[in-house]
Amino acid sequence: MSTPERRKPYPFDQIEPAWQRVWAERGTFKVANPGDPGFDPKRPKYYVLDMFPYPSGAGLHVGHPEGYTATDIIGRYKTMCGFNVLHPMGWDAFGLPAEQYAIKTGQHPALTTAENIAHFKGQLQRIGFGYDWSREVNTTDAGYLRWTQWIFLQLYGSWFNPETQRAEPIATFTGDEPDHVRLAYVAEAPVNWCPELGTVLANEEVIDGKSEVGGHPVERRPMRQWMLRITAFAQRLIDELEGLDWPIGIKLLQQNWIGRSEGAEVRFEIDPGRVGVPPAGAGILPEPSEVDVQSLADERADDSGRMPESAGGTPNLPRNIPVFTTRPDTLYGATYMVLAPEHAFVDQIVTEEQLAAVEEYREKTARKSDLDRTELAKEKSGVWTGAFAINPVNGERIPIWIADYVLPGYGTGAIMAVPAHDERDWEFARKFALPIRAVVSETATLGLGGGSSPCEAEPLECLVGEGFAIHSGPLDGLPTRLAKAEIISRLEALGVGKKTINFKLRDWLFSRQRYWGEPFPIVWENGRHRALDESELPLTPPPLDDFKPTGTGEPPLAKATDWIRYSETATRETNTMPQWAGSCWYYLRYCDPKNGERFVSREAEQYWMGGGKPGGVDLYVGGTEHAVLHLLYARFWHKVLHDLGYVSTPEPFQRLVNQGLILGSDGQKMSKSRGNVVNPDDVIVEYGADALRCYEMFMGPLEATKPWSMSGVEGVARFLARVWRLVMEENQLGEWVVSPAVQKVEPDKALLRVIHATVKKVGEDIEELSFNTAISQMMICTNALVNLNPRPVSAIRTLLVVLAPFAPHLAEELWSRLDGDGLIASQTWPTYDPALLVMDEVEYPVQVNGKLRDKITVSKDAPTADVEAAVLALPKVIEHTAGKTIRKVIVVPGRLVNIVAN
RNA sequence: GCCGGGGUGGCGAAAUUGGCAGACGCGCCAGACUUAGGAUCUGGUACCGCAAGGUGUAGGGGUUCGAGUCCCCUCCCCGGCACCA
Repeated sequence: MSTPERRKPYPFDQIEPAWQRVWAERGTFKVANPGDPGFDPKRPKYYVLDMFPYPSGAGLHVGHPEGYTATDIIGRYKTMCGFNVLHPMGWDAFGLPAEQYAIKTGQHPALTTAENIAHFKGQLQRIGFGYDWSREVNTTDAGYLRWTQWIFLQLYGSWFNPETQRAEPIATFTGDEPDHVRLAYVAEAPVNWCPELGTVLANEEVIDGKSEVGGHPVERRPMRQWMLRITAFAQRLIDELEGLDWPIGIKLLQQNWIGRSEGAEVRFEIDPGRVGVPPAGAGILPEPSEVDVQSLADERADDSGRMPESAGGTPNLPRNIPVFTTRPDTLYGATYMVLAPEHAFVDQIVTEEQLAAVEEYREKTARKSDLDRTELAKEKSGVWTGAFAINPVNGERIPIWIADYVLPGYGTGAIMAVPAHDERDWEFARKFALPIRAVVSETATLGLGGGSSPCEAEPLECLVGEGFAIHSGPLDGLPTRLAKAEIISRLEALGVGKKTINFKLRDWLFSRQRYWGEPFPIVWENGRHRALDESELPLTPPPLDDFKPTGTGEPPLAKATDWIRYSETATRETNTMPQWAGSCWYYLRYCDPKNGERFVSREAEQYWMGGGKPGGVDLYVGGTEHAVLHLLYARFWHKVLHDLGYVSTPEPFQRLVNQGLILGSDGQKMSKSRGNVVNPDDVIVEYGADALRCYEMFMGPLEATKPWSMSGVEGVARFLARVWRLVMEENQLGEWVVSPAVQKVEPDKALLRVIHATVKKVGEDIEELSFNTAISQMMICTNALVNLNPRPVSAIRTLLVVLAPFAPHLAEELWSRLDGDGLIASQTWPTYDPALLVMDEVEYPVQVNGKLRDKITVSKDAPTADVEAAVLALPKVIEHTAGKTIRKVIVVPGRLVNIVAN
């Protein structure tokens, strides 16, 4: 490192803390709510939000200030433009790391959390962010978690009405088991259990079979868990993305995660004979009109299609197995069927001869983690159950297999296999020598279909795409799209199938077996759950000395025996909520953070979230890592609150911007092990907060991934020092005084043009979040001023005002040294005069056949004909057109001249 | 494999959306001031060439008076998803 006593190019170490104190003392960034004193209803609102941090022990890294500086610039700029700006900050403070740390050190997580928050807050304040700290929220505060629990009660107390496609109070449900439709419900389901963390995790928190936090292995285990019915909103979560101003990539990520696919559910009867010849009479699919309607109605009544919830088998053989397919048009090409090994019917259909093999295969599958199961994807495996199913359209008997390439959790957990038109089925069929029958042709082949026998030679390759149906009875000749519609209507008429939409999205596993989270406001009595009354909130976690996971899946709260006991006959739920709970609604709490009566007052919500054109948060900046986690969960909660009438808009975040990752100077991801981590505190000590802010914005486009460069920081620091010396100089005593070159003189035309161009460009660039180009324009402007003597003070003041959102401390200091009125943070954003930007003379590049040959300067309103004549008289032009005929002269006014000659 | 984003000097990047490629900054070179410079200031800096000139935005083709920008093909890098029937 350099010598510690290296002279500072300007005294940022003194002025920065001083101005931070002034802003805090004067409440510069406090913003009033409607109805509060000082609220100005004439101003429009602007809500600019950061993803609040998890206050980890490691403190801030340089990635945090990237997004935070961007929003700070926007916030300060919008304030100067006359908006009421809501720009808050808070702490996502529940979570695993604090608890893991607590277990290691024995220190209570509440303590470490408080320390970490103090550390984080100090760091953020030293960067000079203009947050309204009076609105600070902390998800672990009783006054906050109370409302998290209250929102949970709203979920518990409502259901999704498929008629209205909205969440409604459970009272509007007319069925007899409300517990089956609540948006928060309990289910015994196979879940992601992480032994190392001692908790279950949501699908979204498991990456490649490992926990997102810590990378520990995760296994499947059936457990009783709280779930949130996010799947009910799957369609709306897709549809309502449309109006959002979000990066296309994030929208697609969410769409793919929700994973809508259209297709059909088809029921295959199980051949009761199991082994033997196909039942007589089963044959070609009858026309719908020929069908005995009554017998079909009976069939339809037996809609026990889905996998039964209980694994306990019934002695009776199930009559049929429903499968989901996106290609019902290939039904005639189904040559076998596959069930997930976990499928509940397996026990009942397996034949004695195959029992041993099936058992062995199922055990092998159960031992595999999710990771193994996908890693071994290349090699297909499976076992025949010995049973057959009947293809409902042609009566054909097809063998029923089990294989782990069919997932228990998607669709019905069973598929019809069409090896000719599905790659996975193709591989499987090849491996086990199962028949392959083409029923789709790439080309429309007249006459190949009809009643022709399907016993053609097996196709040589798998055709996955669309085409025209062949060997498919009544579908023959139809293009895939029509064939799908046709077969679905026939299946529906027959009562053996129906159009279905499936989603990959699973319900949200919402309980954790951890201590450091919101307890559920639920008690259990006689084996049934019920909600606490609102008046019993907040329900804070019990004080515990030993909050280690039990390792058995029993939550640590179970150790708080007194706390658990709710009454003689009732006990408290001991699970806690996941970290996402608090972050699902914090943006609403900021609107009215101290409210003890309501999670947010109606007026505050309507002003900050409802006002403006589309409403909601006007700008949300954060990393891309929350694409399918926080951003999906929060949308879901918001929609429920909207349906129940608590919030104004269906969507919480109107505009979303992802800041890019900052890499180490070696171009690698920053990490302790690589030793390339940059600590913002060090940068502030060496170069100042303004330099840190400006450098992070100058590095490149906000959304791009970009490497850190210390000499880049130095360059930006030099720029700020040049601005400083524009105004200040050192006297004999080594004191900084206002330079005598700064005078009340009128700027000349050239300077005026630069100043106005800077006001224009910086304003426009801020609106577009193009901060790097805004800064380079301010550098150009500074360079234009630096050699002037005298330097017009009006020009300097204007530069300082546009610089203020970027380098607020420096701008405040110089503003006050120049006797500016009030704080620069409260100035009005300057306007520019477009007339001043117009040059009197224009320099045209002159091209011959598209190649630059010369330049010519003409008056800005010279007629095209004059320009043309002047250009043709240029010696270089004459030279390059010698011996050629001039075909055309293109004059683009204000742009260039191109001569076409050959 | 599929989806998305990207490939421009030694480096980070600009480019008014089809109009002078490389603004601004870093680095480097030269000079000034200096006992000194890791401070400051001035000038230079895409590549080849002494020059005239030529060549250049991953590679190839196309549209156009004109392409980094639009169209087609290929390659490479980053991110996400990944047996979802």
